[in-house]
Amino acid sequence: MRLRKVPVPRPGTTRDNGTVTEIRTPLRRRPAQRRSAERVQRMLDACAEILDEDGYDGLTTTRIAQRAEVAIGSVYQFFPDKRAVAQALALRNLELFGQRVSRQLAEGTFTNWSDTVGVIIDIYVDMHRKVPGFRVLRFGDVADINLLDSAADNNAVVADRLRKMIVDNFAVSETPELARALAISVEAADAVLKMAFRRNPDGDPEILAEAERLIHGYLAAHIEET
Amino acid sequence: MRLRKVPVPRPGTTRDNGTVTEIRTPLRRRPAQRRSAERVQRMLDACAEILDEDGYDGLTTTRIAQRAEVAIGSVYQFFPDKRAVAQALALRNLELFGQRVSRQLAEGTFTNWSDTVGVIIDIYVDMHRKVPGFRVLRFGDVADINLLDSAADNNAVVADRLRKMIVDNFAVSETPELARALAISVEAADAVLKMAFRRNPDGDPEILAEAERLIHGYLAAHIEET
DNA sequence: CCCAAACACGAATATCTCTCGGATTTTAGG
DNA sequence: CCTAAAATCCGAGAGATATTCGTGTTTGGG
Repeated sequence: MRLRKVPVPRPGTTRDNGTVTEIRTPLRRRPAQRRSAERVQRMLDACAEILDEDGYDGLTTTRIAQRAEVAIGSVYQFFPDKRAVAQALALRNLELFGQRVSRQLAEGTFTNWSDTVGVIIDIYVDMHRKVPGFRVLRFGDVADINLLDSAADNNAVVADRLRKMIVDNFAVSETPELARALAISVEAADAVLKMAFRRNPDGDPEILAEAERLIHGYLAAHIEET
Repeated sequence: MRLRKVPVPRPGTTRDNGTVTEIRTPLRRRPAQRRSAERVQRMLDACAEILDEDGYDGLTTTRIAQRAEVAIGSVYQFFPDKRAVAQALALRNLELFGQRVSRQLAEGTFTNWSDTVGVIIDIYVDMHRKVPGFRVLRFGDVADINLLDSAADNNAVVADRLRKMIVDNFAVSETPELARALAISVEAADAVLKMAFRRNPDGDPEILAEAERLIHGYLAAHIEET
């Protein structure tokens, strides 16, 4: 791969006063016709399957194209490079995660924020087990160090969304400290849960339990009910 | 890269009853002559420099060879593939980390384990700032998802060493729970510290402080003085 | 129905990684 | 000091991929 191209502003990228509001789009070009939109999804599906089958090692652009029944040129029609495909998949997963969490918080009858920790972790665990490509990519996880930066961003997005949801649903004061505590929690939880799944394909139960305890304990000292 | 080769047992690899005692060697062949040993170090130095300059994107085998003033063939004389070079560098850093921590624990006059948390984090932070390649690779960190597995292993090694040191130096009961708690702590701390450095080249002070609080609080509930 | 924009395609090109067999240098023995 | 074996070196080039680009199609608004 040649050295990074000039950072052309990508479509959809938006950011204001330090708070991430929009998820960055790793697409070179947003599909305008339904046909191509479906194709892009097929490519992501193919990417996820390959990732689950052979890991990042086995992921090649040719293979993605073949499995998606698309010409290699079509892949590059929408994605600037290979990493972008993986990243887009991570983003799709992130979107899904956000929706599930948001739904739970909406319909769930929680009396206080602390009950949500376990629920959110459960969703993450469930996705880890069932969503193709999730175990490998998580939210733009690691994969290729290229993805590192965006992994960070993605986690920031997760933290930010959670913050909004918590503030909306509970009587918690919205301070900078809250934002920071949540960002740290997401980062730490992601790492520990990751470990749980490394040790056991289904997620080592004891580590899963510890992850919740770790976050719960930490947040208890940082979130003040008003 | 072709699919992974047959896992020939590497020199130096040792493992007993689940406890990691020896660090795995990513070398294809251990240098026997001083001349080549120095060359291998040069390659690692080159790798670290390139990593710091251009990130993993800019790391190519050719470049490593050029900067180390070595023929490309010589690189492959000792390393099975590119990832192994990065991994070896991570290992060298890990070794350095272990030595520093061990020295501190030895000469330091700590009355209880909890004082060590900050010290260990300080060492990590210091290395992050000064050791070439550390900020990118940490202990075999991410880099390439290929390194992922070993990154996990490396963190396990860190956890294991810390456990021994703590048990040796303090009146703490050596239980499986201790081992698990430490493994989790290392994983979580690594992730949060990583984040601190992503946000600020020198490590965001507030996040650094939070990292210590997170780990300290967690361990306090898990380590019982006897 | 028409055409410009959006797509699809895949051979060709650009880059990398990693191999291999011959040339050199170092080490061990006498 | 001399020699053979072992350890290293070398770097052109084979093998794989990633990515580009010009040409031929398809779609959707007017």
